[in-house]
Amino acid sequence: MDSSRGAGGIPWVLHVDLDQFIAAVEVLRRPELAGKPIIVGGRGDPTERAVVSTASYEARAYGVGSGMPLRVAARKVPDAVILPVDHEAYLAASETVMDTLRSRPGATVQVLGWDEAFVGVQTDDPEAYARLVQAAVLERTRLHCSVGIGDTLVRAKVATGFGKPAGVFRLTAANWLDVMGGRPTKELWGVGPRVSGRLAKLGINTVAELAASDPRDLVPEFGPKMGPWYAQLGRGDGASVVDETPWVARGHSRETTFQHDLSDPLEVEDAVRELAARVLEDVAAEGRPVVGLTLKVRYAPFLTTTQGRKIPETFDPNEILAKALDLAAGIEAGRPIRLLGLRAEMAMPDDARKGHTPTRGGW
DNA sequence: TCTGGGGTCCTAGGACCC
DNA sequence: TCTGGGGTCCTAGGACCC
Repeated sequence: MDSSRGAGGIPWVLHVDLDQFIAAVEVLRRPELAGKPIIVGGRGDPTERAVVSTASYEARAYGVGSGMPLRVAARKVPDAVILPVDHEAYLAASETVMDTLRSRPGATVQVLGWDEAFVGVQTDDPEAYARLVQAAVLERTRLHCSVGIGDTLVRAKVATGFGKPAGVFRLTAANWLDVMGGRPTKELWGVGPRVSGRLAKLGINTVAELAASDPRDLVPEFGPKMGPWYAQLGRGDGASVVDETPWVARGHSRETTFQHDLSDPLEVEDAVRELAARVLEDVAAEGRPVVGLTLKVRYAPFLTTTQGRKIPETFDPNEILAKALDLAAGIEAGRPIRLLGLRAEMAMPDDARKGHTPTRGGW
C-alpha cells in the first residue's frame, strides 16, 4: 500500500515474534522464576477444566505446549510453577512492544496478536535492521524476540521459526525450497492437521510437492479459493506489503466452559444472560450496531452445535438479549451442557480493511 | 492427552427470485 | 408435463491462528 516511505533500499517484510512471551512477562515481575518450568493457563488451578496458554522453554522440554489440558500438563511437570492468565499485564507489555516497533522512522507495523507483528521497511541490510529492532525491544521491555526476514509475508512468518530463540533468519524466493522443500506441509502457516491430511490423500506430502502442484488440481478438494491459495502457500508466494490499516473487529464473542456440566434450564438461561451482558459490553465500546447473533452449545462430552440468526441493525441491549434467549430456546432440554458461547456480529464501516488475501486469524 | 477463549474466513446446501 | 439456469442471501459447520 505504501512502499515509498523511509530511506532508500529494497522493501522487506520483517516478522517480529516475542520469545515465550507470556512466560517471559511473568518472569519480569517475579525474577525468582527465571529458569524454572512455568505453565500459564486458566486460573492457575490444575484441577480445573482449562488449558495451557504458554509454557516456558523449561516446561516445553517435558512435552508441555499451548492448548494442552492444564491437568495433563501438571502431571507431566510435577514441580512446575502454574500461574493464572493475566490479560491486562500481557496487553500492557504488548502495547509497549508495538510502540517500539512503530517508533522507527519509515516502519509500517501490522499487529497479528499480543506477541507478534509484521514490520515493513526499506533497507539494504535487513539483518542489521532486525538486530536494531531486537535491541530496541530488549532495552524498552527487557523482552527477547526473534525476527524473520522475507520478501513476502508468508516467507517472513515462516522464517521466524528458524530464528528462535532471539535470532534472525532470512527466507526469500532464493532459498525457500532449499529450506522448506523437504518439510511436511503442516509446517506452513495456515495448513493444519486436517488440510495436511487431505493433501496427503492427493499424494502431496512435502512443501516442494505442494509448490509443484497445479492449483487447478486442488480445486475439487478445497474449492475455488482455498485450492489455489494452498498451492501459492507451498511456493511461499503472496502478499508482500505490510498493511497498517487499523484492524476492525467483525464481532465479539464470549464463551464459558462450566466446571460441572449444566442440566437445569434455569441455570442455562442465567448463563446466557451473563454471556449476553459481557458481549454487549464489548459491542457497546465499538459504537456499531449488532446485525447478527450466534449461540454455540457444547453438549457433554464434545458435541458442539451452533445456531445463528441475522437481525435488523440494533443498538438496543434488551432487544439483543431477547434474541439471544430466543436462540437459547432451541437448546435440548435436560441434555447436559459443557459450554455455552455467544457471538454478536457488527455492521462493518465502509473503509474497513478488506480480506484481500484468504487467511484466517488476524490479517 | 478427554480438550480455553477470542478471533477470521471459506464452503456447501437450501430458499427464494427472476 | 419428469423438470432450466442463474444470482443472492442465509445458515451450519469446518478449519486455522494466537
